[in-house]
Amino acid sequence: METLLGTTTFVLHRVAVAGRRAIAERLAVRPGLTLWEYAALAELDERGPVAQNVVAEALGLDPSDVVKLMDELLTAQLVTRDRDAEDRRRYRIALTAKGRRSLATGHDVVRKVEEATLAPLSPAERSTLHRLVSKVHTNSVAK
Amino acid sequence: METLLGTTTFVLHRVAVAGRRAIAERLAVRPGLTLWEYAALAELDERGPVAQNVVAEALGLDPSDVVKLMDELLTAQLVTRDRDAEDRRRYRIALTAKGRRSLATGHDVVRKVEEATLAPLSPAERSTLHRLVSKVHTNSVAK
DNA sequence: CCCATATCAGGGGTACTGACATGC
DNA sequence: CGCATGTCAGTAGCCCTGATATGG
Repeated sequence: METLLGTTTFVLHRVAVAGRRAIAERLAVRPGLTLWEYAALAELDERGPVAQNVVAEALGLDPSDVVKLMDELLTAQLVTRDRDAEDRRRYRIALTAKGRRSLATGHDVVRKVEEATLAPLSPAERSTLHRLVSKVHTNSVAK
Repeated sequence: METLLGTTTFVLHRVAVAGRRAIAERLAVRPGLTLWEYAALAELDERGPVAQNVVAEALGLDPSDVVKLMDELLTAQLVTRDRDAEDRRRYRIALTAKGRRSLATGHDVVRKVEEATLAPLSPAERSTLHRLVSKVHTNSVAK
């Protein structure tokens, strides 16, 4: 318990960094997306047209960075950006058809990398890992 | 499996970031260390006097950043730095008594934070989580 | 008028990249 | 000469503060 590899948080961090790098690396070549661009597209696909700050909250990003992120997605024509009629402070960011195609190929890439990194675990162990990590997540992020 | 929260790597990343922040925050106030300073001290304690290169590898840091890290630890008098007699390219970084004291209080802080973040898990679940993550780690880092 | 929210602009501290100097 | 260690400057991406505009 006194060693670094004995602390769960540290090992968790190392694994997360390795996974993040592997995914970002391959996302860059095939759908041509950064990691956060992909994540934002996925989030928009799940939630439908939403405001930028919702995306920021869901992804754990700073709202000010989501501004630049959306600028890039917009110029790449992966999303559309309209003012919300009900609350004109907000945008309504929506996926385009092109955005959905990029997202789909992104999903493929992520699935393969995830499969590769979780290879040493059995299917049962994988779902256990996901369940335990999710448990910690909902408790530590929802504060 | 198509959602972000369904991908283990993403949830892993979120949990790791939350844990890293919580630990870094409290380490800064009590032993007055940054996260990586603490990690480096722990690594030096485990392995004995080693080269900077080894620390970088163990911690997943870039060697160029370990340079600055060691400079800080040195001026804080937490480590000593001597050339390796066998291979004069290398340094031999060793903990001082002061460094060991800082490390000990650091360990206390980390243990408490870890306990808090893993609170939603039972003792059995915690060890399972640690085992599974370690399995992935040894396989993804050892390549 | 006052306060909160959503977006945006800029700067500071951090991590990675590439090049070099040195010793094996 | 090839390789490894340590070093440093430049670059890119993360995080925060303040400023603006709209809403309650």
